[in-house]
Amino acid sequence: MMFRGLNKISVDAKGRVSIPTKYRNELIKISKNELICTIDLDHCLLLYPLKHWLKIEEKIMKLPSLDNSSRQLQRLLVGHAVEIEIDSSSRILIPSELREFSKINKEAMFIGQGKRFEIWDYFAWTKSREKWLQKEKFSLPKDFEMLSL
Amino acid sequence: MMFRGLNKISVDAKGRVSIPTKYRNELIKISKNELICTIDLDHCLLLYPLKHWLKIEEKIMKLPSLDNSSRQLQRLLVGHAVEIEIDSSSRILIPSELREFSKINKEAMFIGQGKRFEIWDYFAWTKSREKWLQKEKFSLPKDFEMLSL
DNA sequence: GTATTGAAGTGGTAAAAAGTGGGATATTTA
DNA sequence: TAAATATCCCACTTTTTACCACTTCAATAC
Repeated sequence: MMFRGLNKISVDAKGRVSIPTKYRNELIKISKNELICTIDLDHCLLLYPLKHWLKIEEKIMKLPSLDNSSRQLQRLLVGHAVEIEIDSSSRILIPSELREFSKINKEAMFIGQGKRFEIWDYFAWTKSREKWLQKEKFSLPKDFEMLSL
Repeated sequence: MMFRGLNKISVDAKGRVSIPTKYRNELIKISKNELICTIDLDHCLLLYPLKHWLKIEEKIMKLPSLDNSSRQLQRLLVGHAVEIEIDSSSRILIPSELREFSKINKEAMFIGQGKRFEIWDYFAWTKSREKWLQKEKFSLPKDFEMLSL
């Protein structure tokens, strides 16, 4: 099962957002309502089913402790990871730390990305998308230059 | 069991910080309330269950004594390690030596990092994080460059 | 076209839990 | 023995969380 597509959603005063209906059942089923929310290097949030997150966490924590970049990645991704769950109104509460980090305030964008979701501040999303579309800036790793879409 | 996530905590006049609730039971259980606190190369503090620390200490002390870096690492990590425990109010007392070293004063950040925790001065943490997020600077070890999240 | 029903979205309140600070007692150190 | 530090315990404040209720929107039937 792969998640895809995007929905504009609103954030209430407590920092709660409701999961778009089309994902609810599937997400609760495959996650058993155990979700992990953490930050991304692009200042958005990532939402994983716990089970899938554990595999990623394991990889990250195996990186060598004396390497600077590794420690940074560990602190950013694992250091910000929080266990959350969907409440009786099908909402999740985004911890204030993560809301602050991602600048998510009133409006957000909820984006399916395969096995995970991304949650962006709505303004940051539109701004970033503009930038990505100036495609001169694309520079993929060598092996993927011939990627056929 | 892996620790993850971050909590802002306050340090009282006596140098005590309370362990965030979500970690308490697990931490006391796996550590039998025998903890080791020491310093990190990035000027934060590390908090280990004694049992796990012993393995690390052993590795460090096996490094060749005639190598400069090894001796330095030994003095820094093992030299600063202090045994501490959680009191009846679920707080730990951070020794003044370590508080001074890490510049921890009134506000601190308590961060889960797998089998250990890191404790940062709050200001130092936010400052460092900013720096890490300028991601052009990321350069992971070759083996991990294609890490897929 | 309108009314009715149900689901989804949104907001608020109150009880419980966690965080924080301070004082009193005990223990160590000089 | 006195001073300094550590430890325990209690109480207050803030935050969190679970639960409830109202509004809005959409679909269907009349």
